This record gives sequence, C-alpha cells and structure tokens, in this order.
Amino acid sequence: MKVEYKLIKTDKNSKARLGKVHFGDKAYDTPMFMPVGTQATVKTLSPEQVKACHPGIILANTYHLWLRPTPEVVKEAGGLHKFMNWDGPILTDSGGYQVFSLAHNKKKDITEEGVHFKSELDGSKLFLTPEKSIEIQNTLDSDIAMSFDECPPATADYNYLKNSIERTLRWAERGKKVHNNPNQSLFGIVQGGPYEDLRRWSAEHTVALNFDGYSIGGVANDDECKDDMYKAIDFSTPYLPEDKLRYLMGVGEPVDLVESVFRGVDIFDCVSPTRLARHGNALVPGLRIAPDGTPKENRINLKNARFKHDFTPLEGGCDCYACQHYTKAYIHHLMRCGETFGASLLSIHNIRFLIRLCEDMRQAIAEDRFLEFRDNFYKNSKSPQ
RNA sequence: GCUGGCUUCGCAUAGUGGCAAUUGCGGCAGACUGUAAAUCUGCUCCCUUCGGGGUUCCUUGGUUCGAGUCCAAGAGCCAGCA
Repeated sequence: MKVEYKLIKTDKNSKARLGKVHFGDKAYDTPMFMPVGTQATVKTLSPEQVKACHPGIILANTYHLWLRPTPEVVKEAGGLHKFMNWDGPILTDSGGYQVFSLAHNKKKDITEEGVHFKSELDGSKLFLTPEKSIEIQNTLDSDIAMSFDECPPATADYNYLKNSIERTLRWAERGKKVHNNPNQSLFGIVQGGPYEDLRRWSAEHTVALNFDGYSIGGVANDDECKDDMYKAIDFSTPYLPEDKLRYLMGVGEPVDLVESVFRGVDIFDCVSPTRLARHGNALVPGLRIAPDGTPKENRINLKNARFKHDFTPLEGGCDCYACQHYTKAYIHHLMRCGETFGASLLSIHNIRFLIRLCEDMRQAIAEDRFLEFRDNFYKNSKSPQ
C-alpha cells in the first residue's frame, strides 16, 4: 500500500501541520518521531519494547542490510517485516547518509554513476548506485524507500552543493525509473545546504518528479549549526506540496523537532535517543545552553556518581516503562556494570520522550496554540536535574 | 632453618642508570542529530597565577654527576628443600 498523507489542519499562527499518514487501513498521527533500527533492530530493544513507546514508522538501513544479512536473506525470510517481527510501517534509508559518513570521510569516489565504498566488515570494495539502492529496497520490501542521494558535509561550499544537488536529482530520477515494488512508496530528497536558491531548485525539480513524499536532507551533519538547519527547512518547505509527507532526515534534538514542526515538517528520525541511551544519558525536560550559546537538548548522564543514591525516576511524570518501574540509582548501577538492560531502559525513556514531545505538539496544533507551546518550550528551560 | 624469586602512583602491570615513571582495569567528567558508535575523548601523587613547582617506585644505608633500575642489610609475601 502506498503511503497517503492527509493534512488535518495547519496551526493558525505558524506553519505547523497536524496530519495523518495512512498505510492501507493503518493510520498514524503526525508530527511523528521515528526510532532508528539501522540493522533491522532498534538497538537493545525488542519490538514489543519499541511498540510500548507508541511509535508509528521505524527506520532500517539499506546499506547495512545490503552487506549483512543481504537482501536475499531478508527476502527468503518473507520481507523485512517478517524478518524483524515488526508489523508497523518501516522506512528504509537509501544509503545516502553513508555517502556522507563513510565515503566523504574516507575520500572515496563519488561519481556520476554511483559511490564507491570500502566495506567496514571485510574491507571489500563496494559500489552503490541509485538503481542498486532502490533495487535493494524493493527486495527488502519496506513501506517507504528513500531515493539515493548525496548527503554532503556541512563544510561543502556553494559550487560543490550546486553540482551535488544536480547529481542527486539525476540519481532520484534514475532510482524512480527502476522502482518496481507496488506496495512501497518512494520519497525524493531535497538538498542544497543553507542556500535559498539551491534548496528551491532542488525542491522544485524533485517535486516535478512526483514522489510519494519528500524529505529534507543534509541538515544533521557533523558541525552543522542550527541556523543553517533552520534555513534549509525554511528554504525547502514552501516548495513542497501540501498533500505529501515532509520528512526531515536525521533530526534530532527536542528543540530541533519543535523548530522544524514550526516550519512545517511532519516526521523525523534520529539515532540520538538510542545512542545517548547506550552512552548512559537520559533526555529530560528543558534546554541546556551550549558554550557557544546554542540551545541544546537537556539530559542527565546516569553514569555520574551523583545518581548513586537517587531513588527517583528519570523524569517525574513520564509514562514510559523505565520511569514507571525503575529509579536513577538502579539505572546508574546497571550502566556502571555495563548491563545492557540499563541501555534498554534509557532507550525506552528517550524514545518515549521524543514521541511524547510529538504528542504534545500535535495537541498544541489541534488547539491552534503552537506558538504558545514553542514559547513555553523555551521558557520552561530548567537547569539540569 | 636453608635456597631461590618477588615488592612500582586504588588494583594489576611495563620499566636498557637520565623518569613524575608504561599499559589495562577502576575512578572523575565530557562528546554524540538519515548508527564504522553498548563508542570516542580528556583527567586520574600533591600544589599551581597552567609557565611551572614539590614530593615519589617496601625500609635503611651505599656506589654514581645522576638510582624504580646497581650493591648491602632489614621487613613482608611466594615457591622448593628441611
């Protein structure tokens, strides 16, 4: 079933959108945060634990599943849903982010035809093309496939980006031509860094190819600053159709979710809640101001000695499984011991934290008070607990 | 009782005579945005205005310009023989 987006309403005083995504008879509310399960698993969590966080769509990654276990094995299993025991919608990233994280960093070739990688598993040479990426995603049988794009580093200059978006558009077209899974939607990706004309060009040309949804990419790379991220969104959303889903790739921090929804974005994904969790951190309400003045996500590090005797939940009032049943002292103990259950509990809390934020934003849009919600989000910045 | 070995900064270890001294663990913090990430980084004798300063390698004495390193004695631990 192709994905269908229904715009329910736009906030009276901002571009924030309340909507529903339909996959056949299943429907999910937007704005929505999508947990990431790169290797066909949300790290440290069972599908039941993920489900208890009330997500909609979850992610998996084409590049990783291509190398291991291979698309053939997934197909043999009966598709990605059966393979990983996930009956909700799955979106597969195309491998475009790996062009940034693996190819750019290692100075591998990015050519018109495709991208050369060196396998991190065995060092073998790999070549991923737009056609190959779509073919793999067709075989994986995810619900939403992403076009294979170049995700350029934040340091890329105007001329580089100009060439890059033109090539990414050609890649999108090539991918669309070979896409042949009738049950799978295909999204196009807008790139162009923080430049208005590039974003506009990329958005208009990508939309002209008529994809099932659109995403804004290249906004969550290395030392990308928030201003550039917000510019990229501001310069992209005006050219995206109202009746299609808008996906901001790789974001992120609670403050970024609020700012992106404010600018008309519907869905997000980010590894941060699960990675922070494995590294011992829990998201908590409020903001923390970075040394350079940037507002960042507020969090506590459960490995810190100060939590040894703290028998309160991670976040008072949170309805997640971790907060309902366990204390900071216990999670501190688990993290100190390297017990995976600690990472699981923190992952559950962090994912639920972002999903709750989306629930709150939906409520605010429904009541036409998103601006007020956003103001309060900044005002209620507590210092770390 | 005899013979041999050992003793280093919380623990365990590396240390050719130039050493505030290796590495791991532990400890204290930090980073993390479409996952090369249950990872990575910094600090971990004392003081410091971050330039540096002060005390260290079981104890005592010695050789030496210089000793964690060599010599002697003592203490403790381990092994073998009595």
